[in-house]
Amino acid sequence: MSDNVNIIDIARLAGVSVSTVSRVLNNHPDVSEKTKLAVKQVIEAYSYIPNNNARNLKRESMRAIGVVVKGFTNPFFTQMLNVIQSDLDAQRYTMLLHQVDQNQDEIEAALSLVKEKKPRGLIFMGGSFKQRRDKLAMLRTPFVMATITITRDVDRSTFSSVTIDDYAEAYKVTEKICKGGHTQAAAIGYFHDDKSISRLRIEGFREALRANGCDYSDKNIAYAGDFTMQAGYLAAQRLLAQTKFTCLFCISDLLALGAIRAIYDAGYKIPQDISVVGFDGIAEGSYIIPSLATVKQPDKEMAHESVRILMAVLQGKASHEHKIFTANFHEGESFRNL
Amino acid sequence: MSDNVNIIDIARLAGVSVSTVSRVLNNHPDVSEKTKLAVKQVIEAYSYIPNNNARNLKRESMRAIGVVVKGFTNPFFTQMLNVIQSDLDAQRYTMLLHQVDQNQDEIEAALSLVKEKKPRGLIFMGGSFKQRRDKLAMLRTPFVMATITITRDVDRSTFSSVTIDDYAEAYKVTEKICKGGHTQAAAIGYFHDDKSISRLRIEGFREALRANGCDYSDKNIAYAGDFTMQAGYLAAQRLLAQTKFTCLFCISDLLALGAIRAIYDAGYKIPQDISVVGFDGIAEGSYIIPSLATVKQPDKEMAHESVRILMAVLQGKASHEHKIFTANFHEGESFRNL
DNA sequence: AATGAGATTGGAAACGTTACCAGTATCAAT
DNA sequence: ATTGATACTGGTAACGTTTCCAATCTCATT
Repeated sequence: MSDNVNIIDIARLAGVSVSTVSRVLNNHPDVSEKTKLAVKQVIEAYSYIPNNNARNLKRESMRAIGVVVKGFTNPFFTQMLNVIQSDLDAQRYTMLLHQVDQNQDEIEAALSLVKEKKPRGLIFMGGSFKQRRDKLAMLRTPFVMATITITRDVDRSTFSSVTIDDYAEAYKVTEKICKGGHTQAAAIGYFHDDKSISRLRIEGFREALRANGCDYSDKNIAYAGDFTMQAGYLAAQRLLAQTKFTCLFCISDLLALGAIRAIYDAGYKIPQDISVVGFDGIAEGSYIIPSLATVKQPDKEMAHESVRILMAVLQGKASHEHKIFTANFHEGESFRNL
Repeated sequence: MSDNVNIIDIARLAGVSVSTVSRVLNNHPDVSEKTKLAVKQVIEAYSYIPNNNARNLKRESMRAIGVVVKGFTNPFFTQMLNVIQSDLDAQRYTMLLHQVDQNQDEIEAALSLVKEKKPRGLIFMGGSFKQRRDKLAMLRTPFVMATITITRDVDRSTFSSVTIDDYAEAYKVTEKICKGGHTQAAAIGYFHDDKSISRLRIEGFREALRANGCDYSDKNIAYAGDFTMQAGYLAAQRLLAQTKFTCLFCISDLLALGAIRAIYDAGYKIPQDISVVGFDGIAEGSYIIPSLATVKQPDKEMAHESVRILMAVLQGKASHEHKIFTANFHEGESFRNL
C-alpha cells in the first residue's frame, strides 16, 4: 500500500528538504521552477496525499465550511445545497452539513460546530435572524445568511447575506392577486415568525391587500407549525373552516402543496373555486396537477453567490457583503384571474 | 476569549498530568473517581474543548463517516440523510456528505474522500454496485451499501448492506397490478441499469407479467436517463407514443411524478384511463392529486440500520452484516383495479 | 576579487493530542 | 517488615505538517 508515505519521505526521495516540499504543496512563490517540477514528479509517482489532519492542526482551522440548515428536507434547500456542495468541492473545501429541526436552536448548533470542528466559515439556511447571532460575530468565523431575512435594526457589518426582498416580493405578488380580481384572499404563514421570512412575506401580503382595498382581517391568515406539506394541509383546513376566500397565498411551496390537497379534499376545485400561489419555486411545483403558480427565487444563483461571498471574505477581499436578488412570478395552473 | 486553552493548561490547572486529562477525556477506565471529577470540573470551568485536528492526527483517522449519495435531491434520500445525520450526530460522528451526479463515478469520489479526509467508514446511497468496488475493499474502510442492489456473484464478506429485495418487491406489486385486471402494463426503468436497482425491479416486473400471462414485450418499457421528474415525464411521453397500456409502473416515485404529468398532458385520466404505481414512498406522493400508489420502503428504519451496522463494524462487533427489509404496498388514488 | 541584493533552500520548533512505558501508591497477605 | 498484586499516575515520543529564521547560492556590480 503506497499509503503511509509522508512529506518526509517525499523530501528524501526528491532530494530536498521538508520545507521545500511543503512550499510546493502550498504553491509558495519562492521555490525555483526546477525543484518545483522535480518535487511534483515525486509526489505524483508515489501518489502522495498530504495528511489533512496534520495540516489542520498547524493551520488551526479546517479547510471546511459549516452549512447549518433548518428544514433540510425542503426541496428548495436541497437544490441549493447541491450547488453549494459542488462549489465548495471545486475550491477543495469540505462541506460540514448540519441539519437542525424546526424547534432546535440553529445558533447553538452553529456555535458548537465552530468550536468543535473549526470550519473557516459558515452558511446559514432557513431559520430566523435572532438576537443571539451576535454571539457568532464574536467568534471570528465569517458567515453568510442565505435566504434569511435580516431585520432593519441589526448591525450588518459583522456578516454577509444573500436574500431576496421578502416584503417587496410578497407585496408584488399580492398586488397581482388583487389585480386578478381576488378581493378575498387568505394566506398561510409560519408560526414562529418573530423574525423570520414569514413575517415579512405576510406583512407584504397584508399591506398589498390594504393598499388595494381588499379585506385583510386576521382571520384570513393561518400559521403552520412547520415548513412541511402536512403543516400546510392542516393550516389550509383551519382557513377553510373559518373564512371564505378565492385565493390562497402560501409563504412556501411545500406548504402550498399540502394546502392544495386540503382544498381538494374539502371538495373545492383549483383554480375554479380557489386559486393557490406558492413561494420559492421548487421543481415539484411544475409537475403537480394543477401546476403551482409561485414566486420563484433564483435558488442556484443564490447558492453560488453565498459561496462566492464567503470565499471573498475568507480571502480578505471584503469584510462582508449583502446581496439582494429579485424573484420572479412563475405562472401556474393553480392561479387564475377571476 | 477562553478559546486557546489546551490540554496542558487543563492538566496544570487540575494539578494532574496531561495523560490523566487525556484519559478523562476518553473515558479510560483506570483513573480514580476523585481525579476524574476534579479534572471534569476544570474542563467545565474553562469550557475546554479538545482540538479535533490534533486528536485526528494522532488517531490517524477522523471521527467521521463519509456518505456518498448519487442523486442527492431525491426526497427519498433526503429523508434518509436526515436520519443518518442525526444518528451520527448522537454518536459524535461528523457526516461528510458527498453528492455525485448521475454520470459521475461514485467509487472514484469515495476513494478520494477516503484518502483525503480519512473517515472511519462509508455509507453509499444510490448508484450501482460496480465491479471496481473491490478497490474500496482494499482500503480498510468499512462501508455499507444502503438501498443498493447487490448482485449474486459478488463477495459479500467485504462490506455490509441495507436493502430490500428489489426483484421480489417489484414482482409482488406487479402481481397485484395483474390481479387488478391490467393485462397491458408498461414500466419506466433507469437507463444505465447494468447493475442497478432498476434492473432487478424491471426484471421482477417482467417476470410477474409473464407468470400472469400478460404482455411483456420490450416496447412496454422505457428507460429514463435520470432519477428526476423531468426524465419520468419524457420517458412516459415515449411510452404513450409507442404502446398502449392501462397501468404504468415506475421504479421510482420521482419518475412517477413526472409520468403522471405527462399522462395528464396527453389527455388521459388517472386512474380511469391509466393507473400509475411508483416505488420508494416519498412524502410528496400522498399529497399530490391523485395521490400516488407506491411500494413504500421503510426509509427511516433503513437509515437507522445503516448507521447501526456501520458502528457495529467499527466497534469490531462484526465484520459485516447484510440486512434485507420488506417494503409495503401503499394504496393511492393513482391505482385502481379494472 | 570582493560585495551585497535577491532568490532559494534547509533546520527545527511548534501545533495539541494519544498511548506506550515506567513509575509510585495502596493495601491485603504473608 | 516484606512482598506482590492492583490501582493509579506521569513522562515523553510520536502523529505529519507549516513557518519562522537562518543559511546558502547566484550573479550583476563595483
